[in-house]
Amino acid sequence: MGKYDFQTIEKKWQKKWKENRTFAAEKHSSRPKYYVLDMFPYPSGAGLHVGHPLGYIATDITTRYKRLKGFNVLHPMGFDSFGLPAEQFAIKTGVHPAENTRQNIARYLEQMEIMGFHYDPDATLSTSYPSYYKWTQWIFVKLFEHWYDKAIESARPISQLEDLFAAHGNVSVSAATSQKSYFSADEWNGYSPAQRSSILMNYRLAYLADATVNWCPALGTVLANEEVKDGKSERGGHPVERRLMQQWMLRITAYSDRLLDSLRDLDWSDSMKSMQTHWIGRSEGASIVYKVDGVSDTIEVFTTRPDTLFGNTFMVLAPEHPLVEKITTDAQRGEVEAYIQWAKNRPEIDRIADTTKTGVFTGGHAIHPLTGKKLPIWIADYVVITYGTGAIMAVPAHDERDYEFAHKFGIEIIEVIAGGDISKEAFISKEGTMVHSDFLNGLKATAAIPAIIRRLEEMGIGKREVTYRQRDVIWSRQRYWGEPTPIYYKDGVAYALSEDELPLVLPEIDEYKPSETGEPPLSRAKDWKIRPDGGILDLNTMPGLAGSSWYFLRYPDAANDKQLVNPEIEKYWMPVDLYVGGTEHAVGHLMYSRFWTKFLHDIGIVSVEEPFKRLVNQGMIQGVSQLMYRHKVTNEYVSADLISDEEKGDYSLIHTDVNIVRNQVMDVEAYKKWTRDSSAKFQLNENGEFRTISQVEKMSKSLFNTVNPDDICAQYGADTLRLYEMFLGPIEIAKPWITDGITGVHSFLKRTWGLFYGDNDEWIVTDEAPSAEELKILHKTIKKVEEGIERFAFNTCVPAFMVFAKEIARLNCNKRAILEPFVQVLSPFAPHISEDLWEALGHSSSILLSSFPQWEEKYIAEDEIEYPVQINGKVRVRIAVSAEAAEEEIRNITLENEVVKQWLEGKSPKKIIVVPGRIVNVVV
RNA sequence: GCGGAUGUGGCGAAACUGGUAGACGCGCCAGAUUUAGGAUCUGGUGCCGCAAGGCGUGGGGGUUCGAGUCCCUUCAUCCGCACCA
Repeated sequence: MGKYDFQTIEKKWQKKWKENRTFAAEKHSSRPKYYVLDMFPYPSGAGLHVGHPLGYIATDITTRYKRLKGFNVLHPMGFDSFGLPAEQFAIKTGVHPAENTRQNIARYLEQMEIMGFHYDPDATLSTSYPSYYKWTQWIFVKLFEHWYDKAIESARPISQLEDLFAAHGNVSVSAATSQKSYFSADEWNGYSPAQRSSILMNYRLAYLADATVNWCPALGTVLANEEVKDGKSERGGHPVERRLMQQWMLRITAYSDRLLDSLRDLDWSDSMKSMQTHWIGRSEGASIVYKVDGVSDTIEVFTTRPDTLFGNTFMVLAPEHPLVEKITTDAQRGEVEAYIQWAKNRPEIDRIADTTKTGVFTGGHAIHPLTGKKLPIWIADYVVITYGTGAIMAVPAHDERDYEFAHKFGIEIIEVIAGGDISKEAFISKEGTMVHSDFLNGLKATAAIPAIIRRLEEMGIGKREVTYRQRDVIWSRQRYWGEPTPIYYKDGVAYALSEDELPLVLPEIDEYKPSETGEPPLSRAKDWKIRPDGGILDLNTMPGLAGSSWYFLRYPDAANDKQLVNPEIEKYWMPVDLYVGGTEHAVGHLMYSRFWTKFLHDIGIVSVEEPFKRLVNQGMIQGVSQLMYRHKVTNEYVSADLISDEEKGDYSLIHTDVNIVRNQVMDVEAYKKWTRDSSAKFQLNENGEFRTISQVEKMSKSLFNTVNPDDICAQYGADTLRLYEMFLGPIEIAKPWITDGITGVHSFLKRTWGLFYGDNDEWIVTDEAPSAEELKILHKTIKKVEEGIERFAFNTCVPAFMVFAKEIARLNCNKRAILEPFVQVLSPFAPHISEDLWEALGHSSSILLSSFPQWEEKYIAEDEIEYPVQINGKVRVRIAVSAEAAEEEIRNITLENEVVKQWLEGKSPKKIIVVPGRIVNVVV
């Protein structure tokens, strides 16, 4: 067989694609557009491993396929290049994060090119480039300069709000706001600039507020909830504590309803939609105001079950609730303070793991709004300050948590919905009739809810209320390597930088750590932080989420220095038609991207409400680690098969490099060379082998289980790697990387080469006319591949290619009419070999300028025979027989199948479709 | 606890709208070639059985002429959220 020299072929075509700018999209065109996007990577120092390209291969295939189908395709790539690792690397080594980032990006691009990924050369960006983050800052300024009007469900300029205040005060303004008190127009007009500024802060979509934050002392910064996992920082695993700090926040909660509503029409997976729905956590109920015995303050609670109000026997406040101090009696003060202290220092992990109820009585009482009864006020950490109002009306009879609490502390339990047995457990169902509930008695619980809300509203002590689990997001980080916040302060008032002052470029500083006094790193830039007008710049930077929340808007017009994006171009390209990336961004990146898109839509920058029409989540490719047993005392390594279960305790498991292990046998000499430790002792088994054990875990450099795509490409070629990754299984499924099967797809490519070049490396393609059988094979293949790509099931395409190659080889077919369309169909998957064969077939331009062949039904099912069958007017019968024996078979089937028999005897059948090799198909 | 998903050979997996279950690849078996190893080629390979035949898509039930696919129920695994009032 001729030689398939993938090394030469792949280099040749990669160079050509680059030189010819093959993947540049037309910015604007009369052709239909298709926008394909990968979640852009953070360029880490470790480079890409075989897990990363999975999604990139899928989008590259889609890009090439859609181009063959005649679309103007945009497929860009950029880098999410602000972030903690580069900064920590800088702290350790002194290398500027920008320099480190530049090197890593270059390495990523090189690796991508080797795998045959080529992106639009004009549509590229990095979030840490000033030309890009100018617009990230610009959006922040816009958020600062807008408020959210709930009456028209849209963002509006702050200047309009000031006009409203000057004319009417704030009572009639329906805004998403943290402003609690009301003022008249006269009052507003009398306020000082600083007073007005602090009121407006409560309305801005980007605002300053005291927030309980996740403070990570080790990193010296605040983290978003999404960046905290089980009470530790996601990056680095450092402990995180709660602290009250003044921070920039984004009022994403203004958009909660819209974020929820428009989720419905998106082509996303159910689990992704459900995660987002859950994250927003909308729940409907009522808010009720309670008077407190002896003090003028009131307690406001939120409940989803106002119907159970008559069963309310005590109140619970979160330990952090501001009223706790005021209502605590002297007798209880010591106990309350001790509890608060304990709850505060209790690690987050314990609080999550241990759900037994704890709490103490404050000594204070609230007044039941309907019965006037005195209700004891407790504090307990099962009530959290961050949800609702941080206070609840406890109804032990009909809430599991309140039930457990009341039981433990001996508090009265009153049944108000009949149907359960409250001596045993709380009855939480709404299927029941109201009892002991005054005017609600006899009603169904579901009917009692609107009834009691109406009563509370009449009395002016409660109203219908919707609460969300979602909270506003903290947008300040006390870091260096991020976008500086484009804000300055003068006389206690925060001002945004004007557009021509952007970008506010990161200053050079000599050390990247926070200052000795605990101020952010930017405080070290002494000249930078003081403006000519005496204003002082904000010293916080934005979180990593900032740059990634809008990058998809920038690609289509990435070089524009006048606008975020040209409106014409934006209108043509948005939304993204296909977005591919991992599930880890389910609630972070995707939520904020949707939020920013909606905001930019409100202010007229973006034409769409939703940025990502279709989302596909690729599963993570895991590594198969190899581990050795090392004796805890002697430090000798022992072959795994020599160790019994009882002995395992005497050994520790040590990771070794997967690249020196084959079939669970490690090359001991290679290990010594790798570790530069020739003195390591090994005990081999009787065959002279050293055996390891394997374990599936995350693919990571530190576990020595990474497989480098460059190595695979050097050994088998990029086309083989691409086909193999697609062949492994559905993109969405997580699976371990096993290189073993790769020879299968590699020999397919060799066989394909052989169809053109024969055994002696001589061109053997002929112009003979194809046979019916050959055409059938070809068209079946085209159909299968096309359907596979459309369904994003690339794993079903690869076998279709293999079957084609096998069957065509069996027929000794080397006819151009069959092979040429096949090369076109194969090209999205294995572009290098396809381009080369395309050229050898005599075409002077790239295969990407050709078209995707059309499959035709007549070739696929040409000997399908239809027999008219009349069956109750709506039944079709499909029978498995050869064309010749059709009538015979129908008779046989008739005998076997009662229903068919009746139909054939009773009425004349309407239609029977006979497909050779297929079975009876009856559709009723 | 709540929400989402997934269960098919020794393994990765096909079977899109109900219609010959296990395509394709790995592995394994046999043969050919090779000095050997590797590579390559041909044939076989769901399970039980010498065979005829029987059994098979986590378990149990149901709908249907027909169920991996639809419905109910149960178990197991994975992911997400988690005292959310």
